[in-house]
Amino acid sequence: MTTPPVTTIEKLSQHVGETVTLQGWLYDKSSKGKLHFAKLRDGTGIVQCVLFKNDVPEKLFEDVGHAGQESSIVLTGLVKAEPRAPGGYEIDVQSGRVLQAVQGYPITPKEHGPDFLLNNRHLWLRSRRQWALMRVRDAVITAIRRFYDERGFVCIDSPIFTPSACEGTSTLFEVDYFEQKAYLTQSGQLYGEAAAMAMGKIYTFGPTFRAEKSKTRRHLTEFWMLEPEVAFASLEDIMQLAEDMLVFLAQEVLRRRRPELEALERDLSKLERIVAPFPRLSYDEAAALLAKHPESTFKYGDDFGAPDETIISNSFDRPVLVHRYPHEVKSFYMKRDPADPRKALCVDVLGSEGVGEIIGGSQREDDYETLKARILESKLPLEPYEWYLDLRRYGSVPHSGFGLGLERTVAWLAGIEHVREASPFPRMMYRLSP
RNA sequence: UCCCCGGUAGCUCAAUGGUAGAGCAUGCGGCUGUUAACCGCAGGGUUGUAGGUUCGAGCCCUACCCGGGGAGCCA
Repeated sequence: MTTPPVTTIEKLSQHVGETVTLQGWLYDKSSKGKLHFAKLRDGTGIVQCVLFKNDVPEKLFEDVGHAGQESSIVLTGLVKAEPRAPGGYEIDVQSGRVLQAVQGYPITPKEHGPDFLLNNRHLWLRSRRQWALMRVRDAVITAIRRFYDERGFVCIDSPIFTPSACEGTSTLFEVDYFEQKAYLTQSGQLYGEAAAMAMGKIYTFGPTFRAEKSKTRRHLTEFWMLEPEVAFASLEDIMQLAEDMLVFLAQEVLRRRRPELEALERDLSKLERIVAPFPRLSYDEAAALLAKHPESTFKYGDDFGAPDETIISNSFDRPVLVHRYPHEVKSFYMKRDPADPRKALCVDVLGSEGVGEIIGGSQREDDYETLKARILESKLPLEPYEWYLDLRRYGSVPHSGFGLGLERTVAWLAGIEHVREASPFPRMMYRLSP
């Protein structure tokens, strides 16, 4: 007797009429006397398996009857197209084995609160919604790498241990580095600039850390950031790059993760609307928009607060690029606008549907004397930035780049409320485990 | 750091200052078409912690602990 081939649930449509073996976990079960309906999940999908008492070995029938949610199971049976079954396919089980019968799995089909679910994040990932989200996240990561690879960018990793602040603004996590102080990176940008001078077009993609005590649905203390940096690029060039990338990400997610988006009950029409061109507003234009809005408390000259960003992004049906902020509210390394020296050549991209800022970028100051003066004006020590100043001493060129927050982008594309669900094991102010 | 909300069974929640409850989950039994809750039975509690007020506190007061949402800051 030959063993029926092992396959996965996502490939069942290719096996209708054949006998196959599936390996997975019991997702849900409902028993009707001499009949068990066992929903099996295997990481690629969920399928209903039917066990008739008279058609399977007695031990298997009893074992499945005593198996609770998340019991590990191997089942062999006939693949049938079955309109009565959720998903359209069904397994008519002939044989199989319960590897481990589980009782008392903590996460039930009932509602749960965020504290409980996050304490059980290692198990929560098995839930349908989290499974769908992680697959959307994966598609976004893959699409990012493909986008840059196809455009000739080189992936250069920036260090996670850094000797000092990159921007000097946010709070950093301090670590003991062989009895020296070191910090976890909050941005790979300065290293990205060095790499761009070596390779032309580069991107860094890795974890970043912010020790700010933020407790909002938009913040994590550890998140993944993509940072392209392009030699000879102007602000307009990277605004175009950001727009092209976001359009591509939306299309890739729609193309590769449609069932997952449907499981998340995502309004697909909102994703289909993410096409070029995106609205582009100068800071002054955005300020004028806020001035006309009755609920805004915005004062000209300030940075936009979270409620301001929501008003701006809700005024459009796709991401908005806001550029040329007053330089006082932005970082020292941003180049000033020659057309208006009060402004910095920078851009923020606000995701649609009020998810806040998903991209922040700028053209970098490329003049040695100007940059040095800016560092000193910002009351930063010069010594740690000497290597960065070298980039302006030896073959300085105009260059630009931006940073994209992965979890915020996934939350935006997937249409979820909180960035914590966009991270497999989110790190927040009050949450370090599991 | 600041503002608001919460903490009662494994989970989600009830309970005028007067005997702590339900649903789900779990266990056992029944049912050949179930689709988040089929029918029956059963077990399950130091009401976040420490004080205080009261004849009597899950409920009122104080402090602390732990969460959640938001501000600031950012992606």
